[in-house]
Amino acid sequence: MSVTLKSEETVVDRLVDMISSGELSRAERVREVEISERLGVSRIPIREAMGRLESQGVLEARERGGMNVKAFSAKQINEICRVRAALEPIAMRDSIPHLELQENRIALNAIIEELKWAVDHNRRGEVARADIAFHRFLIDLSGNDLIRKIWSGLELQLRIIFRLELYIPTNLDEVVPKHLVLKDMLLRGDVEGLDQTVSDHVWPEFRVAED
Amino acid sequence: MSVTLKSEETVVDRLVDMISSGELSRAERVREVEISERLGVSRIPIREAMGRLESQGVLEARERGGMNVKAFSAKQINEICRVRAALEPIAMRDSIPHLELQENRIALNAIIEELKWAVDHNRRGEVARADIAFHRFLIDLSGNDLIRKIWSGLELQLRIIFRLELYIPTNLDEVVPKHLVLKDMLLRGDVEGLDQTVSDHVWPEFRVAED
DNA sequence: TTGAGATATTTTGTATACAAATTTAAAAAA
DNA sequence: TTTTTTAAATTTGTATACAAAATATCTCAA
Repeated sequence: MSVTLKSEETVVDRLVDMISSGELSRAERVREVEISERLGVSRIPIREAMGRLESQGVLEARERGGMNVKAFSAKQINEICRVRAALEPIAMRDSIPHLELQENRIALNAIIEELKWAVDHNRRGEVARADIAFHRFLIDLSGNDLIRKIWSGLELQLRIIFRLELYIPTNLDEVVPKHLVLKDMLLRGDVEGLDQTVSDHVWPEFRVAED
Repeated sequence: MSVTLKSEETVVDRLVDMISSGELSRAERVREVEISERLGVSRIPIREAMGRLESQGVLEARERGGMNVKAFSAKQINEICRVRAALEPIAMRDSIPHLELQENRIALNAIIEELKWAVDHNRRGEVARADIAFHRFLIDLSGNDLIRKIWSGLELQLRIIFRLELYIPTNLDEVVPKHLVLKDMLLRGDVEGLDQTVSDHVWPEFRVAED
């Protein structure tokens, strides 16, 4: 089962996979030797990857030594939403000119189709995935490297949050129309509309009870 | 000169010091052994600290191996400003209730006094430091851990940028009044005013020519 | 049976070691 | 002199090793 890896980038990627797939439960400590044996690398590269993931807010340093998959409180999830609501409108605004290329419009439509398919088949996991893909696509398109970087951290956190079933879209039926509205605004270049809508869009997808 | 260190947190801190003080020139490669000898620790903790600082955008991975102190382009500086302009209003809004405690108002005034002193004595480095302290204070006060975390990364980057003399306040005389306006709005709870002003405040402090 | 204390085991954190890769320096050719 | 080739010396990346700390296990008493 252990696949030998080359660069550390890959170790980070594999760890992210293991975390967002739930292969690494957030209940138990992430053991360095275990990962090390599974990936066929010594502990050193594993530790470095874990350190990076900790700075990204995906792993959490334990009180005295060791790491955990991060557990998110309602407060933290709300904070993520607020940051998204503040940053995504900027990225979307910047992505507008790039949507003049037909190639990009096609790609965006393809993602919306995936979203549609997932909703029609009631596949919540796929809905979450396509939802994330939609937003990442526009952020990548924006060309804003800082927002992209911040977002890639948030995306990993969202993957964990979605996985843990805390993601409860108000109504699956609303997901596609909402994204279509965003798409229309983007294609029309309706900046004010975007500012208004993205905040609402990003936000109330979450119903957080605990904490 | 080598001071023995305990935890890695301290290694990160020492590295940050060395970077933001300019002790580590951004021209040359950051040599692991050199740092390791200077701090009296082996290369392993140094590498881990460097990895973390790379995720934070303070160090930069070289093309094939090794690290550099990050060099910021005009585009990147503008991106930092835009993100600040988007996130700080949120944090400031949340900090308002905490400013009802006299203790916090006193602390805020103290920072403004430092700012005033630095301006009066034409100490640009100190102005930058106090300016940063002002913003960090409010962000800390907000209680928003995510914004705090994002900001602590940006702060390190700002320290480097300031250090490299790219920070050219339009006019030193404007710095104190501008912060006083912000303070008044915070104490009055003028949320709309803040949204408007913080963006302008954070932004045009930079005159970026290159790139 | 339950709880405290002591002992054994695991797990982390850091040092040392070594091979692969990269950079620097030197030598040779144009 | 300038460029290209070759060789030496750094420097990184990862493995192994070991001590300190933390966790789990066991023993014995209440």
